[in-house]
Formats: sequence, structure tokens, C-alpha cells
Amino acid sequence: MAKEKKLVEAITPINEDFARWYTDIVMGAELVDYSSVKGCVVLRPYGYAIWENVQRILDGMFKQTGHENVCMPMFIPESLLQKEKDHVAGFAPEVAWVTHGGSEPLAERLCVRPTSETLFCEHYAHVIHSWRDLPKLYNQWCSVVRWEKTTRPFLRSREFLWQEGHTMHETADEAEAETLRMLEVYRRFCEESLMIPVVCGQKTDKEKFAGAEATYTIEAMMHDGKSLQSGTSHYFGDGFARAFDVTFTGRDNSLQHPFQTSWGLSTRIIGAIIMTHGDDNGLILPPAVAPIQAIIVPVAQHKPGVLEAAKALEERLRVAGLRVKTDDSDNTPGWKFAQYEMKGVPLRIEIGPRDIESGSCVLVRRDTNEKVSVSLEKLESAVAEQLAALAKNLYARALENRTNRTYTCLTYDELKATAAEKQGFYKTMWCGDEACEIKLKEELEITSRCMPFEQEQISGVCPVCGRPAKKMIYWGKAY
RNA sequence: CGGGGUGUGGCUCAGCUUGGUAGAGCGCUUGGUUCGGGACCAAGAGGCCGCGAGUUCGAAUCUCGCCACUCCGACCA
Repeated sequence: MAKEKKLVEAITPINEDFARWYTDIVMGAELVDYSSVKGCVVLRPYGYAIWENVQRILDGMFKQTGHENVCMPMFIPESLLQKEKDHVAGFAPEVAWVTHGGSEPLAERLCVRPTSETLFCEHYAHVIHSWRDLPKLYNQWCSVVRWEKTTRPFLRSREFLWQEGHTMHETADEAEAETLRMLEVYRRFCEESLMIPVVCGQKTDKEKFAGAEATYTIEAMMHDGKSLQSGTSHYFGDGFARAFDVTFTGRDNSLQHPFQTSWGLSTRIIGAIIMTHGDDNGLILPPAVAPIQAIIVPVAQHKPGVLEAAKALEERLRVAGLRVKTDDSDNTPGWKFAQYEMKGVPLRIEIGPRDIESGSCVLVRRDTNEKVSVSLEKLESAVAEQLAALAKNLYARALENRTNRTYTCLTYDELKATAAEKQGFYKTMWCGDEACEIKLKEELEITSRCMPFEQEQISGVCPVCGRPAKKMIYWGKAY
């Protein structure tokens, strides 16, 4: 009993205070540490390793779609940032400025990039001359800075890591297709690697990216029913190209502006993983990005043969291509169990004298806590099966949560009552007028999440104003 | 940027009301016994009480200012 009490004290229960639970997990699983600059966190080895796995998988997908990585400067001269007026209006309030070099004031202050559209455009103007130079399919992995007022690890920090893809195309159709193609890459990554179901759709004009013609999003629902924009893809038309004077000679020998896209996914996705899959015992990591996919815990490791047996399992699984570790520290097995549950390791492998005698080991799934004893001969296949089953279950659980928390509302009163009582997606029709969107934000404190690609005709009218509806839309509260 | 909370060994906090030798638990180090759900015993190390001014013979404690972190809102990826 005393032991159980201690376990509860270690992490705030998820349904008691979700925000505190989140902070407990982030610190307890050793993902981050705070630094002396507000909103700038240290990504510790375990947290950074998750990001490295995200990078590796996504980068592979980008290579398959023909994108090349580049590295842009981190400073943007003020005059360059100001060339596209919607863009600068959107970002100006939250940029950090460099005003001095050493002790000398700079002739022109430099902004620390909040995003790199302007830098890419300046560069594209130099390297794009002919339709034969198109498309340009670039991506960069970097950090950007946005001087947020309040901050939370992964969800909202002043400096964060991300990738930003920036492409230029000969035609509008081609650029629009690219925008949607990359959104689909994000969807596949989230659903197939992270086991997070997402709603794909378009943002309203109010919520779209500063300077974009259209913004598309993948929205994920967290455990508590709040929404998290997990990746975005923007279509710019030729607006930036015009503002930055990017031109090329077309097939018909006329001077034209290329059409542009950009798309990004950040370390915020780690917040999504935590808040989608975690539970009262800690983090649960999808196997594809787990730094350790299986943790081997030797039991009674001082007894002859135990550690050797554990190391033999580790070696076999490593050869089979798994990220695996043996914890041979002198902490007790119980301590190790709790520790790796906190860190979200998908599978635990216990091996002790009893197992060695019977030629087996014990596998324990992090999601269900199910224990199975497996013959050592079948180790590799059993581990693979358990990991696959866990991944499948993570997706199913997350989808179930989203389904249970998606509410269809036909009238304003119904929407008001639901938004007041239940956290989730509120599915309604919408007339398309921003006035209705603003009203919902002011009166019900909900914002539009997206207009899903998969549309349904759930009624004929907008519940806010009663006029004919154009689209089905999801509303919610967002992180 | 608005509202709340908190700053005391690495961590969680007590002490402050009523000024007078800086404490506890956990963690850490060393040695020993343990090991199938957060072990136990013993001996140690470790603090300019967030920072700066005041008041006072004397400040962790009282006064003023500042800073940081954190939570809840508004905004973003």
C-alpha cells in the first residue's frame, strides 16, 4: 500500500489535472530541462532521441518525394521581412531582434527567423531563371524563434526545432498539388508511425498562415479533448514571388512568377505523442520513434548467468534491428519497471533465474501491462508481434477517444450546451462568414479547427446565423 | 499581455505570523545485505535562504523594488 501511494505521488493522475500531468511526464521522463531563458528548453538525450527518430523517418519520406535539404541563415534583415505585408503583419509582434554586433549598433536590425519564407524567396530570385529551373523542392531542418508570451515545453516555446519545406512551381495547379501531397505525407507519418489519428482539412481564412492563400492542417485530438494542430501545409499562389520579384522565363518565352508552397512540422509533435498516448504511469511511445523499443530488466542479476543471459537477448534483438537496452544498474527490478514505464518504453523484457531454467523470458506490454512468457527460441518474432500489437492498440485507443469526443451539433443552443459541458470536436455546418466564427470564439470560446476534406451534409444551415451553409466544419479548443 | 501561485542543499517542502546557532524526507557518495512491482542497514558529503536596497545590535523571517519559474486565460507550429 505504501508503495502504491508513492507511485501516485510521482505523477499527477491524468484525469485529475491534465496540465500538471503533462509537466510531470515531461520532467519525469527526462525529456527536457528548463534553461535560464524563458521558453527555451534543453532537449535532454531521451527527448532529443525521439526528435531524431522523427527526423529520420520524415526526412526519408521527403527524399522519396524528391526534396533536397538546404540550410538558410538564421537572420533576416528587417527590410527583407517587410516585403510581404500580410506576412510581416502576422509575425512582427513575435520576432526577436538583433540590434548590435559586439558593441556597435547595426545599420539595419536583423530579425531571428520566425520562419524562412522570406529567405527562401530572396534565394529563389537568385537561382530561378527558366521554367527548366522548376520545380525547386527544398526543405530545411532548423530552429526558429517566436517570442511567445507564455510557454510550455514542446507545445509553445520561444525557440523550437522543426522542418520547413519550401517549394516553387511553374504552375498554380502543380503548387496546389504539392501542398496537398505534403499534407498527405504528414498524415501518413502521424497515423502510421506515431499512431495518432488526424483530421485533414483546410483552415478558415481567419486561421490561415500570414501571407498564404490557403492553409491545410492535420488536427489531432489529445486525451483531454483539446485539439493540436500537428502539421501545416500552405499554398501561397504567386504572392510572395511577386513581392520578392522571383521570375522565370516560361515555355512561351514570357516572364512569369512561380507558384509557391511551404509546410512545417515541429517538436510540438512530441507534445502530441505525450498527450495522445500517455497514461497515469507515464509516457507511452509508439515503437517507430521510441529511443528504446525494448528494455531488458535482469532479475536477481547478481546470480550467475543472469546478466549473461540478458546480454545475449540484447544482442539477438539488436541483430534483428531493434533499439534495445539492458538496464544492469543496481536499482531493484521494481524501480526499473516503474522507471521505464515513466519513459514510455513500449516493451519490457524480464529475465531471471526462473526463466533461464525454463528457457523463456517474460514480455510486458506498456499499453496493457499484459505479461506473456515466451520461449527464447521465438524471441524475435514474439517481440515483433507485441510491438505491432501495441502500435495498433495505441491507434485504436486514440481513434476511440476522438470518436467519443466528436459531437454533431445542429443548432446554436446545442453547440453552446455541448461546448460548455464537453471538450472535443464540435461538428457543424458553416455559412463561411467570419462574423459567425468570431461570434463563436467570443461567446463560446471555441475556434475553428478545420474544414475536413471528408465532408458530410449534416444540415442545410449555419447554426450561428441560420443562413444557407457552405461547408461542414470542426470547432474546438486548441493547444 | 491580464489574473493567480511559488522562489530555502540536486528534488519536494517545513521554518516566516512573534527577527537571535539553517531543518526534514527523498536523492547523492562509500561499504554491506538484497533483487519476479519504486528494497534495507550503517557511515558521510552537500545551503550567501532568487537578486538588490532599506529597517535593526542582529534579517530566511519585517519593508520596498526587481527577476525568474509555474498554472489559468488571449495568440501561435
